Amino acid sequence: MIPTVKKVNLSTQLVEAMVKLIETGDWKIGMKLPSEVDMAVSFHVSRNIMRESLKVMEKFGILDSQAGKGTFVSDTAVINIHNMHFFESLKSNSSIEMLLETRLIIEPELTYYATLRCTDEEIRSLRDILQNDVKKHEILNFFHTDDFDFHVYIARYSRNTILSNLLFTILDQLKSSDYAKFNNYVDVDVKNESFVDHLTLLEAMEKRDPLLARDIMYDHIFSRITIINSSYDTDMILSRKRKEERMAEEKEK
Amino acid sequence: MIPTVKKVNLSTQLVEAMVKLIETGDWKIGMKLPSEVDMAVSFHVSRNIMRESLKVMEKFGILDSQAGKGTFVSDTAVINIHNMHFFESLKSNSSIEMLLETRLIIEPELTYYATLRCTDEEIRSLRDILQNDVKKHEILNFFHTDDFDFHVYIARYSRNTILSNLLFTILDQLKSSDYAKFNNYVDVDVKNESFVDHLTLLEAMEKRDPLLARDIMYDHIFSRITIINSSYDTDMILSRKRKEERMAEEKEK
DNA sequence: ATCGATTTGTTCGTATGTATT
DNA sequence: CAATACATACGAACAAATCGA
Repeated sequence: MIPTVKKVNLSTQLVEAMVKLIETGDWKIGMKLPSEVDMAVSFHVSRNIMRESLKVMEKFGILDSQAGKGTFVSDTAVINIHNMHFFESLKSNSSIEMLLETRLIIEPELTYYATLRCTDEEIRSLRDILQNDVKKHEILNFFHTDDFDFHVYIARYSRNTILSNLLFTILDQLKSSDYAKFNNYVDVDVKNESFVDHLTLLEAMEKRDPLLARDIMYDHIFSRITIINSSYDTDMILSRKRKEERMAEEKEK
Repeated sequence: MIPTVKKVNLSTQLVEAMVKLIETGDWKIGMKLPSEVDMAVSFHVSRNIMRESLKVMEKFGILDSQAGKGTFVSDTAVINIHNMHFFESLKSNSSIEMLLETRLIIEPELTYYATLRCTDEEIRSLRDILQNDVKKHEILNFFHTDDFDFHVYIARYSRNTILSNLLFTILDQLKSSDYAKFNNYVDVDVKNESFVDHLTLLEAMEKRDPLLARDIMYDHIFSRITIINSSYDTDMILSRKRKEERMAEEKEK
């Protein structure tokens, strides 16, 4: 195989240099930068290259250019630099295990809030989605990754846009990963199990029982993880034990 | 006040147009695009403008340009378009309530995993941070938002880079929001409370008790939320009740 | 209110390096 | 090796927006 070391453009080098200038405090929030031509001279590049990197910085919300006035360091520059780093870490270099673990962390809680906050109308829409999935399942061999709509909508109904958007990108990454291919080979029984989970989850939401809904979601995702990685549960034993205790308690009542 | 409607650049219009082309499927994954000159002609812009938008698309991992070969639609184009949308939603338009709620969802779980996975060395480093904070607290009037380091490191020790990076940007947004200013006016007793929380949390981690550590972190963040928004707990009553039940149980043993 | 200086927005022409055939 | 196609990079120029005298 050829190594093909990606040659870095001048503009990307410039972006990194400018980010560093802001991080070190040389360029302060709200500060007016020199004109494009002056900066091009001091960075030893042409004005076009300078502009290319400025446009990238602008798109990330780090700089702000206004015709006739000049270029300024955005008020949210530092925040958006961190957002940019976060974006880089999101850029498709997460393992499937980590993606699933992230789902395990956020989805049960999102389900909890969705059960508390969603309207009756929204619950009905979830039932529609589910019935549609069942139909598809009967006709053709349905993929696990195709029932993601159900999860996406629950997350959205939580009203927490940060995490529901995060979940959206995570499910998207799972869809185009080996995870999706893997799911084509799983047993029919396992697939049916998934549908049952969704149904009982919806029923818990209809009863407006947020804790129950959350736990069903937890088990639902957890079982998916153990299918992929059976050794994962070593970390989770305590958590599951705790849940079982709670279930036993409730039965006593 | 002046409305100052931000005039959209040609390059940003181009970016949006190209994103749409990929979303509609007109530009497919891996596809080779026409040359820069040809595209510039068909989009009715100059080459430099074309290049500016291509550079942005490249930075977001949607397109991939290689000298001599051409420009291609990245394999991860669709994923990164969703990442880009997520990025836009992160760009400092989240309410303080939502930021804190997100902390409440992810931090307890991250603490749980950190307690399971971090090394003894890392726990010692947490104690160092804490002792440093205590010293600062004694000398000068210490801000709540200055003890974020403790939270950041715990999140990092969870080994879940997706959520620890997310927390990093969230804390950063809180730091530069009204939340930080608000914290300057809180009572000294409340600030001391925060330190005690951190100490008991660290002790739980040293005992390698993930569930306890998680619950302490939950209460710690929850109390911060109620200071800001005392009506928030209406949603949370169930969750807290459940926790109290568990605590009562353990005392019986 | 006009003019002029400054700065970004946009275009064109040209040269160079790189990869494919 | 030569020819071709392409991205990379530079320089000069004009248009449009902004601000101050």
